[in-house]
Amino acid sequence: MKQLKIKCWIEENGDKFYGPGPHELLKQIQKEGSLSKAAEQMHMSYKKAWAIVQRLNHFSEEALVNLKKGGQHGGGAEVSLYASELMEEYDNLQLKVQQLIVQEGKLLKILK
Amino acid sequence: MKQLKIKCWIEENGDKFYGPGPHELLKQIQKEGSLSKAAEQMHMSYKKAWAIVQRLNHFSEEALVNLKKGGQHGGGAEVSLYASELMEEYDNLQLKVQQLIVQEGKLLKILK
DNA sequence: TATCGATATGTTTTTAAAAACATAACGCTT
DNA sequence: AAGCGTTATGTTTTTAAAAACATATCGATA
Repeated sequence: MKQLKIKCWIEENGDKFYGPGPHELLKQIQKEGSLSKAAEQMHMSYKKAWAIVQRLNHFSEEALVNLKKGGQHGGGAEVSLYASELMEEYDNLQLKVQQLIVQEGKLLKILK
Repeated sequence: MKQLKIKCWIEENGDKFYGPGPHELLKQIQKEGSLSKAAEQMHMSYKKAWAIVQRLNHFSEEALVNLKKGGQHGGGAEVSLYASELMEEYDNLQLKVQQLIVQEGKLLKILK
């Protein structure tokens, strides 16, 4: 069975900045409060998750994730307010794009 | 400078079937009448282009590309009528999706 | 000051995709 | 029958990404 799929993301000067991967990672960070646990949830190495966070923060005016090391629980990760606004915008965009895809998919001969 | 990007494609039971890559390849085949020349245009190995064509034909009811070996010009590649209809549908879809992206991009805080 | 759990970072190994290289097969034309 | 340009297919090499492994660092708490 054939299915129409779609993906959208934000680039910064040709480099991928924010897309489905980082979006899911931020959601997991919100839920877990820890980068290592978020990475684990996504079956992703901590190193890779850390690199994504670095890129997100580096290409952003404001930090999207605040990482803290040491302390009571060894440290932790927190999604900034700015980041949660971005996440909401991305969710809304996904919704609209998804609606268009469902609608247009019905018109495609190839899908039948 | 940040930019909103989008990509859509057709899957067949979770496997990628038709997207920007195959679409461009078909366009080059139409123009060149040869799979090897089309691959060269796309800076892609002949082998990879050939594999794409195999997959396209295999997952399609009707063949999308007809390959001929030997003969006056050594052989050649031809895009079927069915394939050109698919290409047109994909182009139209791209157009609509692109319009939505331009429109929605204007609303994104993150892009400013 | 010793412990603990998380972040930070470097090195090595594995994996998968792509490229590069080589050669055969085909069939029209001369 | 020989030559030509293209398709067809197998083997080897290169490349890049991801994973795996190892270890250092931090700072509140007990």
